[in-house]
Amino acid sequence: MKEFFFKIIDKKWQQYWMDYKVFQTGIDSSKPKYYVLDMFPYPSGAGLHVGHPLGYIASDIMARYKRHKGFNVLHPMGFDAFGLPAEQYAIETGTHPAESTQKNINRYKEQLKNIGFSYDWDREISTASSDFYKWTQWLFIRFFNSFYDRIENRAKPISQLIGFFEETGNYTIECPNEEGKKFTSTEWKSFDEETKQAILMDYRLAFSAYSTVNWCEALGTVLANDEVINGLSERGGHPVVKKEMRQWFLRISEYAERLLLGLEKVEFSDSLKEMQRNWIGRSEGAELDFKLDQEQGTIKVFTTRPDTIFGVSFMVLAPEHELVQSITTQEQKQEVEKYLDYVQSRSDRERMTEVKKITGVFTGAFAIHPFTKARIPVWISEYVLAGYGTGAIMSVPSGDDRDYAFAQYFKLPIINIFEGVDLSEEPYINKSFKLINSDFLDGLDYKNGFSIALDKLVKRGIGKRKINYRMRDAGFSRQRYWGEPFPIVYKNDIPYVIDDKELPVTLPDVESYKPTGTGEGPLATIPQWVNRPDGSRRETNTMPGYAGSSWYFLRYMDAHNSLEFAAKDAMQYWNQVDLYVGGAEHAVGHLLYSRMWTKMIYDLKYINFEEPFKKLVNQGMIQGTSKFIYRVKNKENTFVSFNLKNDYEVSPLHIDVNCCDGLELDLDKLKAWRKEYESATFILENGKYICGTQVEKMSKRLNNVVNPDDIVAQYGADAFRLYEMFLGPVELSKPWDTKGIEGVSRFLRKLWRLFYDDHGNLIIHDGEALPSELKILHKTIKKIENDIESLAYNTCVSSFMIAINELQELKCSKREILTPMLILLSSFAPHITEELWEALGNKETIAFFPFPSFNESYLAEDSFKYGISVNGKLRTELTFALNATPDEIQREVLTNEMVIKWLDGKVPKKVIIVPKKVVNVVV
RNA sequence: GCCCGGAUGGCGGAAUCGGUAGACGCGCUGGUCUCAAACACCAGUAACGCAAGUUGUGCCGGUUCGACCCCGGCUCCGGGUACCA
Repeated sequence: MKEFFFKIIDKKWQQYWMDYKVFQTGIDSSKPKYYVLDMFPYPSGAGLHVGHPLGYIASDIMARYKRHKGFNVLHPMGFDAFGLPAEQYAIETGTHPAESTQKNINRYKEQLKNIGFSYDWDREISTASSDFYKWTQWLFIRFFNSFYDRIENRAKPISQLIGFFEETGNYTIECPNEEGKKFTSTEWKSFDEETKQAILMDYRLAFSAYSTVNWCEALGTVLANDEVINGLSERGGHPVVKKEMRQWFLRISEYAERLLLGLEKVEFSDSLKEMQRNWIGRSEGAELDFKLDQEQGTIKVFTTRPDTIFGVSFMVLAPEHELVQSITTQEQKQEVEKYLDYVQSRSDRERMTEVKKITGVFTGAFAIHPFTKARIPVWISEYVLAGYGTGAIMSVPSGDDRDYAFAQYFKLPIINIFEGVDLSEEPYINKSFKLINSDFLDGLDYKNGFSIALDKLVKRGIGKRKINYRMRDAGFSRQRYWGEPFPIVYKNDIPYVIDDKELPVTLPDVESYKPTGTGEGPLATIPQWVNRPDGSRRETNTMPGYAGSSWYFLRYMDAHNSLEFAAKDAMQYWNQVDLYVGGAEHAVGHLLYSRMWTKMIYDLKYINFEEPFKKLVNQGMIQGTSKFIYRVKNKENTFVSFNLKNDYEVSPLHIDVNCCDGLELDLDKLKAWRKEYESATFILENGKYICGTQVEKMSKRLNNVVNPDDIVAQYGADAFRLYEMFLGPVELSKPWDTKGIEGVSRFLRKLWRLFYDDHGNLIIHDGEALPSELKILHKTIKKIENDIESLAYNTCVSSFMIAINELQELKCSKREILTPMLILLSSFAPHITEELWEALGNKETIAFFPFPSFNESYLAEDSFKYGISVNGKLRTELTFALNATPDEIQREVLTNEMVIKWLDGKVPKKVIIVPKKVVNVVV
């Protein structure tokens, strides 16, 4: 007796795959490779809910499908194990983050294994294990020892730069730090170690610099921007000040252009590419010098509109601009000081929320217009940001919203430079115009005005073309415990990387995970770790969360290599990730950083590809369907069913969705869930309590979390997999509804009944397949092949259902049909297909059998049916031979009695034969 | 404000090239089997209408013999982002 009992089948095959290491992968140059990757999870304490595996199922289907197609498939899984929640948990409970993290990883793995993924678990990695982070540190050392050559446009070893300095100095080499000193080779050789290292730091790809952070004295820690509210700490409400501290950075700004161009070569969604483009924020314009009229120097401004140069009527500096102190006149001193105090007192949040508020002050200084020689007043305002461009702007109130508002508020002149434009109400921001009042630019349009103005400025030596990027260098240090320690030591306060032989720098145990109060991380509290025998001191910051995830996809290729981060031949073979599946929330974080790391590693010639991910798919979220019961007001503990609630005054309450069967409330489950309902009164409709519903984010707080373990236990892993895919396109967000899984569950039982009768006897036989049966098979092969590569898995599942329904109708239990059908289906529902595969007498696992090929001849009919429409309205059908030519069809249509009758004796103007199903007759 | 998506039955969603809109599933209605339930099966299910039929893919207009699909103008929803010069 054999019946479909998924609990046994699931376990049996998951065990089989593990025991025989079915999905273990190695380099096999006889096969084409395919690399399918999931964004590895951060193992949180809450475990997985049904939303998490969506992407994993999608990628697993592709992995299994590609194996059928003869590819050597790399499909690994691992854990992004460093992170704040584990550290927070450690502060609260004293549990070592390594311990809680390992516990969570074990739980995640168990949940993942229940779903039957075809991962090569031998390649599992964890970013928090020293085997892994040794190489994160090793890569950091490479970046520290590299600089960006702007001529060749790639990173190179810093030793080459030093060689260059020794030979010729740095007059011909651009430095990322524009204020950097210029020196000759002789001067270079005369510098002391400290000066040399300071200069090199301006070039390194991984570098340290002083930068402002949010410092909270009372809490003794640095806070992230979102931990600061109205200038006070989110926790405790203590004052937060800006403080200069030494931080590590990655020089991602050097890669801005290549990160932008690289987007052309990868398959990411438009919206994701757009997000990255916006983040990089390239703007093309000019940097111009404005001389101050009292010989106090020049103000550099960045503008994207050199064409509006004659509209400049004032200039504005950021309050933090270095010239502010020196150019302020005696008369304005007090005003300016007052304003700077005011700005100091304003938090980022206030500045952000009160964007419309216009503030500013006149410095008393004037700049000289490069062409008209007019004296232009120089103002200070917080609407000009120190961090963007040069921290100073030329204001053209006629062509810019903010400049216009500022000019109106402070009664500054507005010069109209656009022909026929009325500026009394608003500025003219449009770029279609003819310039006036613009001397040599008069009559020009935007494009010509831009280039002619710029040419002239360049010729006069007071301007240059400049491309400006919004993206800042990436902060790379955190004052935290649970992260990778830096391979850095300080000698005489100068940072040096340690020798490779000393790697890994392992994370020591600490007494307390709390912040230290000095602005340093918890590592600073262990003197025996910080202070080294040679007198040097270790860096006590740790790397940020994105360090390990920026390169983990390379480690999978050779996960246990103890000599290299991954062997060259492995990286050569596996190459780019062919398909990367994960959430869009990483658009400007992980997905940008990992692209940058790949480019750096490429530049240093360890790999031969520049983009890590060839194709990226962002899976949508699975939302929860919250369920409500309705408490009757002024009546104790009484709840009324959904359709009767209008008769009462009620307030809705979230209840656990797992207490419901569809919309119907299971009172016993509800009472078991919360004791307070045991004594409650329920007003029923038709003997049932019906709940209200609402689609919301899936979250514990809303009691709408569904655990995949429960679904798998109730319906089996295959039904769960099929249902997640059936819900809709992978990329879309859609609500979870447990009830709907019945459909796919029914489908699996139907499939089973094609193999076994009610008594458990195998009814498969070797009878020759009929054309109608072959047609069903080949229609399905065609459809699946078409849809699977584009990840249209929802329509694939539909096709399977249609096929199995049709085969059931024909009572087709023929081996010839069902064998290929199983292979088609095995990527989606691997457990049941393995079981049935074995029932067919096969000894080996189904995973590597070739995908059945599609035979067009089985789809052919002996005739075509054409719909006949008159003036676009469909009237009837005519049947034609398969090989009928358009001429024959036309003749047939025109001589057909019915058609003539419709046309009321009128001769058709034209007959349009569309190569599909409709013939159109036009009167 | 700006940028990017999207809008199709009660619900999730199909329609691959501009050619019979609503596949497939859920839900719902009626029925068969059953002492009953579960399972399974059958029929129906866009709206209006007894029917013939008419209207229907957010709204208005256009192109076309023919538009969910292409073009122009809106509305609403989702996401991203912001004194970025």
